Amino acid sequence: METESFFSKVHDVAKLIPYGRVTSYGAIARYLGAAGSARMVGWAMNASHKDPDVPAHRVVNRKGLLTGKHHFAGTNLMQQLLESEGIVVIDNQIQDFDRLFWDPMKEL
DNA sequence: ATTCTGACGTGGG
DNA sequence: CCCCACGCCAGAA
Repeated sequence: METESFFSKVHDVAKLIPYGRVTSYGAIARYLGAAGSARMVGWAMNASHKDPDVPAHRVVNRKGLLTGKHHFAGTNLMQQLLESEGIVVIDNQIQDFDRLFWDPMKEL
């Protein structure tokens, strides 16, 4: 709904990310029709702190790199959360990223 | 109103 | 695969 801000839309899609899966900012941006504005997605995730239901740790950049781990409370909190879901993360890089990748446009 | 920043993506080399 | 430069647009100061 257009009544909700861009943030709410991003949060909504993020909440739809299945357990043990990850997606990229660009994928969400494209799903929202904001292709190319992937930055806005990342910025929106920043506001996701107000919404604990938003699994921001499941959203990484297109390389599968935990670029936003620095924004989490701990230094490696993001990695721990992902590993907790069965995702293997080495040096901020998600292993088998292409296999774990979840595309909202494709899946929804 | 203007300016800057930002958890990115893409294209070219 | 890596590196560099540009675009993108919403929000905060």
